[in-house]
Amino acid sequence: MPELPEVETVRRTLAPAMNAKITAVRSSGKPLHMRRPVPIVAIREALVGHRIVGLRRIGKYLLVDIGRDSALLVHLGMSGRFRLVNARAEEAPHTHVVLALDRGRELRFSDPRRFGQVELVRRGQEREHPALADIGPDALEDEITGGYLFEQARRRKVSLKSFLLDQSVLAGVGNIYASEALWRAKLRPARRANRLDAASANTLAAAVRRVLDDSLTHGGTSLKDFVDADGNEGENADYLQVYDRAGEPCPRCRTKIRRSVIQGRATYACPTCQSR
DNA sequence: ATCACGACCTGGAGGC
DNA sequence: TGCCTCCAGGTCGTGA
Repeated sequence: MPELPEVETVRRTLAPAMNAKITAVRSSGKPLHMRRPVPIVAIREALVGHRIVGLRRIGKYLLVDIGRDSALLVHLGMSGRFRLVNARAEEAPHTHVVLALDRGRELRFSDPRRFGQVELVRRGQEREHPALADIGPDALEDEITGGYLFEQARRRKVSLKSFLLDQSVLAGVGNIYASEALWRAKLRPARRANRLDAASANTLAAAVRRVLDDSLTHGGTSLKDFVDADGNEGENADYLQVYDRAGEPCPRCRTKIRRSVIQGRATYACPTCQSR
């Protein structure tokens, strides 16, 4: 579900929760275990009575700044949802963590597959958390230039597809947008990163930015689970050029899009015009 | 150090 | 209808 555009869309749609006071914290009951245990007692002790003072994103992670020195670290995994709702709204299945807010609202985290993550970090020291320690520059930041990608790619033997998925190289690209960016740049997903030339690196940097910007404009991609904090789906699935479109004609050259598997992940590409 | 692969989970889709 | 297999937006630990 959630790559940079989806997480950023959630972040933006959470804006009405700014300055809200946390009045209670509750969980589904049994000891919570997602990718890591959720320290619900510590979360409650640190957050109740304090206000939401910031909403940040680091790669695919959300940080909800609360009170003077805490932040809630949230990752949506594959199927996670983070929603701002009326407290009287019916609770979705697999709702694991609920922050009750003032004015009758609640922030609810639900995640059927439990690949997500909810933890407490100390504000200012969030980078010490192992999940954030190795996250590279954000994929939408200006420092993601052709020169930067070229320099990073030079030292790696992995495929370009895997290279783009490496969050320590650039943060925010996931499986959908890796395929989309490589299509836009006319690059073969299986090509070794260290074979990338400087001109192609420029093209790739521009393609990554364009693909993510476009998706953000459309509110993200909802293939299955993704909704924003208000429960609305994103429209970007309608604009995907190759992802999940095996057998359909390439929008550029009409060759049939082919699905392959690279490092265990579905990869979509045009065998004709992605030849470099 | 780098890389490929399987594990972690639930639920939906499709085949028979 | 039911049961089976496969697949899914991510990340991490293991072993080569």
